[in-house]
Amino acid sequence: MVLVANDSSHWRAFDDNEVSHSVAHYLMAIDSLRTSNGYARVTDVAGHLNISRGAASLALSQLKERGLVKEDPNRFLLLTEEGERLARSIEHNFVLLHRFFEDVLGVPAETAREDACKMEHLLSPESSEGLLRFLQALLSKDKLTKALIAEMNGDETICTQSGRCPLCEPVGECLSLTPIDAPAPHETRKRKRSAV
Amino acid sequence: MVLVANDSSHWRAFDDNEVSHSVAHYLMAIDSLRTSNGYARVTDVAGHLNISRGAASLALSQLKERGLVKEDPNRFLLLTEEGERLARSIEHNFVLLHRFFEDVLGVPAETAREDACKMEHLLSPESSEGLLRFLQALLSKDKLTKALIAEMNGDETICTQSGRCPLCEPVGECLSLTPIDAPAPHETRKRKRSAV
DNA sequence: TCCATTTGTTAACTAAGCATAACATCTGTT
DNA sequence: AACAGATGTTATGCTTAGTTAACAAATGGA
Repeated sequence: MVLVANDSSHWRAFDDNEVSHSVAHYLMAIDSLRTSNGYARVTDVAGHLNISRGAASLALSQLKERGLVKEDPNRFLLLTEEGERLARSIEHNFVLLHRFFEDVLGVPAETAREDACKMEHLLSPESSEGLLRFLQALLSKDKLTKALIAEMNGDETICTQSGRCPLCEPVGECLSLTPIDAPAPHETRKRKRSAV
Repeated sequence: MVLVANDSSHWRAFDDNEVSHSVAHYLMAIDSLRTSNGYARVTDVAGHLNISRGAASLALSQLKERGLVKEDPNRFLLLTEEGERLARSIEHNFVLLHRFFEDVLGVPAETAREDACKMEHLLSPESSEGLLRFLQALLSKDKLTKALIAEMNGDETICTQSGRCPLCEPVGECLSLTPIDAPAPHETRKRKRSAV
């Protein structure tokens, strides 16, 4: 499998994302608490995320320094404009992913929710935009959608052992085969090494 | 936005994933190096991932303890059966996600690669299976696919300000609006607090 | 065989993110 | 006004995952 992008050193882009998974949830917690309760305090955020007040206090201080969170005159927590923008964008991505997994892929609701929760903060604006347009196009064509999803959930495997289908061919191997197929005996270059 | 699942404490499932992002790449590095070079050593993995030999050495020791990596009689690195299974599954997910983003959503290749790289290890088996079937069904219907993707890339916005489309209605708000819409004035409960 | 280089390991440090627990400071009731 | 309880902060420690730098050991050429 050569197409897979292991060969770069860009894999660490994962870490220098604009917001980490936990930051995403701090922001959404404030948004959610203010919507449901009208206000958000450190304790509320901690309770909402099921973490200690100490952890919440420290994290929220950093978010204030980063300019994503501030306090109102009564010292309740608020999102800044930037924080608000981020929170909304992540919530937006969550909805898109969740609906894609559940409604289109037919994944069980709880699993769809978990997957969406894990990926919501990682989706690029381009993919988010694409997914929105895709879902709109797909869901606006009722018959077409149903035909497609029915076919998908049918029993016929489109790609047989022959490995000839539009999905597999560009990859060079059949993606329908379970990921654990042949162990591929590699050539071992001889090199002297004592056993420890 | 009430449907968003902030209200649980399950959000930390992100951390106790079977494999972390970095573990995923250690496994794939070994797989990739053995395929291209025939062998993999600590130094090779470090070079491949662009990290220090020290970091690679420590991480690989832990992976040996976890039973995902072992050594051959000449002390070259190998994946165990379990490590192989995980690596293949992650590579599999990468291909599916990458093709979905690039070919279906029309996201630029490099962005599609980055997004797939960030999410490959987070996709549940259910979503992975669903995505496979979906791509197969979609790509097996050429005309249908083209119509759909053309529509998606067209200029018409399906959901107007009225907020009536099959995508937005169950959510209760229009997903086409930019995530930064109205700041939604929350009611602030009065509570005495001195200003510091 | 000797020795320089490469390779692998280990120690000490950083940073993010959590936990506990002690302490400080509000809040509101009596 | 005083005190109990709720709330916020700070100190210490853990884990993961990286860094440098020092050291140990294996490799292979002269």
